[in-house]
Amino acid sequence: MSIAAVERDCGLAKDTLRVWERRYGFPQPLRDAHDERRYPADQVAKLRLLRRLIDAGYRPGKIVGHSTEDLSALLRGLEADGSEPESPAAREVLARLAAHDAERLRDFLASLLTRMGLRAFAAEIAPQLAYAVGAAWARGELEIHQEHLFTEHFTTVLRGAINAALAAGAPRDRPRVLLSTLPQEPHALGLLMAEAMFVLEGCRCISLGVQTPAPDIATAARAHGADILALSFSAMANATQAQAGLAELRAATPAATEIWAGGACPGLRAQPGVVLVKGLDAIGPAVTAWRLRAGPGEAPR
Amino acid sequence: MSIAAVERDCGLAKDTLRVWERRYGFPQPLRDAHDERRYPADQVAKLRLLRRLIDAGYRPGKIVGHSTEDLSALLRGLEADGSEPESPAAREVLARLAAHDAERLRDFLASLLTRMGLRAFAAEIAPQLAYAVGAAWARGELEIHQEHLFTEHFTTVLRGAINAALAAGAPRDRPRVLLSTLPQEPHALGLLMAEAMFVLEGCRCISLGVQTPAPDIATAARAHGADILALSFSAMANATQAQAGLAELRAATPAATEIWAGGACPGLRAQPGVVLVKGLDAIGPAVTAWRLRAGPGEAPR
DNA sequence: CTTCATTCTTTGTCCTGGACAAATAGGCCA
DNA sequence: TGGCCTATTTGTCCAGGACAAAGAATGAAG
Repeated sequence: MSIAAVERDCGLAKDTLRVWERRYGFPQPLRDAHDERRYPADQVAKLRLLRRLIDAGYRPGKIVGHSTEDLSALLRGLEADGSEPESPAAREVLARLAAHDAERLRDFLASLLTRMGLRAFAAEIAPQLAYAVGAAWARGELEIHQEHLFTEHFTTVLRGAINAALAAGAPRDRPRVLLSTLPQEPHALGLLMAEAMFVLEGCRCISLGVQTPAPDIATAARAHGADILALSFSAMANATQAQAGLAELRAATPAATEIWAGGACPGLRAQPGVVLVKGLDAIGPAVTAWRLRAGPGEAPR
Repeated sequence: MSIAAVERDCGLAKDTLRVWERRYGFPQPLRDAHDERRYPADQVAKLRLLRRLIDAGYRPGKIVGHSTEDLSALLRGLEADGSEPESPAAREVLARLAAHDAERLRDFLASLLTRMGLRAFAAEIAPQLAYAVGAAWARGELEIHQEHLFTEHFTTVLRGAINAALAAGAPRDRPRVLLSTLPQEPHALGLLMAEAMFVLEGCRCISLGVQTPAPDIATAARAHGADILALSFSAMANATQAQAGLAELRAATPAATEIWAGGACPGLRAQPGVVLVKGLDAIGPAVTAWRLRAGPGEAPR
């Protein structure tokens, strides 16, 4: 595997890979006929583990010497740690994925939605499922394509429900919520769950999808007269980059537009002019509070 | 703008930016207090144009010396060239986007779908719209966030229609079609249009979404017992990389599984064991032919 | 004992300038 | 026109040095 392939696969920059080799003696790729680095599969696997552990807060120098097994155990412990035991629904989903049973997976998700209603599904079940699938992938129990399949069906079901909710009752005019993620964040599930919650509160939602550059989000906010910018950060996001992106966005957007940040990203913090919305359940009260601030029938801007 | 930011924004690697500076004398970034490159906005704009022209087949050495205006004109000419004039539907969509009128955009797409039916919408209107929006963006008439908005609503409408079609009539058991794109291809629209066509033919579709690595697609094909792998390549894709990815996929997949490639990618060619499906209209006949080959009621494997 | 400010260490990214293979263009022959 | 060969262009890789920003450790003050 070439250095460029490893960069794509593990999300570690070429420069980083070279400097680790120099400093820590790992990785130690072979060289091909042209003296270029060739990374064996086992070293790539260890690099993937390292990447995940570093994202979880470990420091490279402390863990790079450990064996792949040790790192794997460490990660497993970490995953097992903060998490409640998997819910029956999550177990069911994982079983369907393991059986490659696409249709029954979809049916199961749809039946969950019908039984519980959109609010409970989006706020409680959906994060559980997303977390459980992510964790199973990290444990090596699922292949990437199984995660893709889950994402696809989950998106379809949730988006369908959002549309149905929209069709059922026209939203109020305010607040206008613009939803997106910054370029570093390709995961759409969190954004979709947030959109569901906003729609349930009767907000007027405009979603730009994932990975919109900060200046473009700012431009869009002005163009649509957005009251709130909602940004989603998944558990995989880098907190430092997230803060930097939020600061850039804050600087580029009129002060009257609020910026709300949320998601499973561990180190995500509030900062001046950026509200941290902790969990999907907090969206409802936050919208209510916004409406009170805005006053009866009148927007604050 | 730092070199890393330009890399993200223009899709030109840091190494490439440095080597252009050395060879062609462009770009010629300023240096900050720490002797690091700072790219002014006008140079970044020119780099963006260069990138698009190179993707269209021009060579860096030939065009790097031209002024931003010249390049812009060149690109405009290029876009205007191959294209029929925009259809009324496309003009309507662009007008809605220009007005930032998200809701009427959505309503318009939905009404188009209702009026024309899924088949005509997916096979004829959808590619026109996608092309027109991409071209308008290239001409600088749309911001990125407007393209995002279009993609979001278009996806929603088309996916909703696919679901409705699925609910209306259960698919036949064969062929089983696995849809995805390779990691270099982040565009989902083409994939979705193809899925619509396959569903209309009564195929059993399993979509993995975009950017699945070739080995994982192969694994998924085995797991789901896929008869056909359908890969989509947008106009932005690099033909050489696409061919390499298809070859890798072909090598990793049993010969009984057919690989079908399609999309707007200019240099896309058939290769041994890979069928080129030219245009969405060709999907229907291709499926019919597959069923004839498979024999009445019996799969060929 | 906690909280905040300071110093020390770790770590990722940037730099230069050289090298080379893969991709492409141009010339030639059938 | 189409296929082969050679020349040029062009992107990516390499080494090894530098440095600032993030994080840990230390110390001072409430």
